[in-house]
Amino acid sequence: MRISKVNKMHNLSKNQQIIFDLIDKSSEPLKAYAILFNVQKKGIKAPLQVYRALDKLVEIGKIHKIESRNAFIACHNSSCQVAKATAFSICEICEKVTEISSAGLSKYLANFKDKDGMKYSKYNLEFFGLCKKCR
Amino acid sequence: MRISKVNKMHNLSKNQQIIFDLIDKSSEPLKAYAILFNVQKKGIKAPLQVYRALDKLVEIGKIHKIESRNAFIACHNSSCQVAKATAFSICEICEKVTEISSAGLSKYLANFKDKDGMKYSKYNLEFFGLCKKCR
DNA sequence: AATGTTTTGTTATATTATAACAATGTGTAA
DNA sequence: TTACACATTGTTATAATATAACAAAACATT
Ligand SMILES: [Zn+2]
Ligand SMILES: [Zn+2]
Ligand SMILES: [Zn+2]
Ligand SMILES: [Zn+2]
Repeated sequence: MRISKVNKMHNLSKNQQIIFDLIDKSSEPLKAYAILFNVQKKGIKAPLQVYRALDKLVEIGKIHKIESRNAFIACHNSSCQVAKATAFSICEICEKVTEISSAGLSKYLANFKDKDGMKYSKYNLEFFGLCKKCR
Repeated sequence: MRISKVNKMHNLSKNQQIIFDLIDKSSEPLKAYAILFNVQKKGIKAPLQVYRALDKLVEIGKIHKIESRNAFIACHNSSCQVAKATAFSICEICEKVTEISSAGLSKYLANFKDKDGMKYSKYNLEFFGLCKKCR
């Protein structure tokens, strides 16, 4: 059991690192083919290479998919085990997306029970409205 | 001058009615091209005809889009003005989807404020887990 | 009947995502 | 070290999802 194992969850492969860096630097969610276009100069030529990296990055929680937009954003809740419990606000005018980090909200949702008493530890919540600037 | 006037908000056009009926009868969310296949015998031949009807049905709240699945389900909260505030549970094994109707949840989310004090009247929440049968 | 609006029909195309297969690299343990 | 299991890469092709653009018909209101 060595460092590699400990940090396995943050040990990115070459393509994963390239694509994560791009998403992480971006001020807005990026779509797969926009990513592809941007990383072609780095030798990533095919959609599948992008999608594979995206899948992995989502799986390990480094990025999230904004489902309503088919776009990807870097996780900014580095503390949380949040590949599985995400919440975002989305501006319907400028499309600005912000990851919501609210202990109250995540607690409420993690404890929410449906009619059958079922609890769900995994969820995705997307709020829509107008951001400060667009209001 | 017929039924049309009274039920304006639920007065569907021919294609809208055909497609709504299909979705409403279905026990599972339907994808656009599955819908297309099913209504070709009724004269709806092109994807755009399906997507236009779907857009309208979503807009008026008769159906909802399950964003993580690119599929459509009939609204079963006939009481609520809920085109804009939806919550679902999704079984990750059998893909059963159920619309959640919880006064507590919708109240909590409608009143939720982000860090900037911003409230959002529109949201979509998707819970993931295993349904009763699959547990 | 005149009008503006919504809905429809149609062809073409754009966007998003996966299948299938071969090759290479990486971590682990005998 | 060597061998094995496994993850990652490269590549071509194709599937699945969604919209653009334009013309015609249906519908609602006056
Ligand atoms: Zn996050
Ligand atoms: Zn905005
Ligand atoms: Zn509903
Ligand atoms: Zn199930």
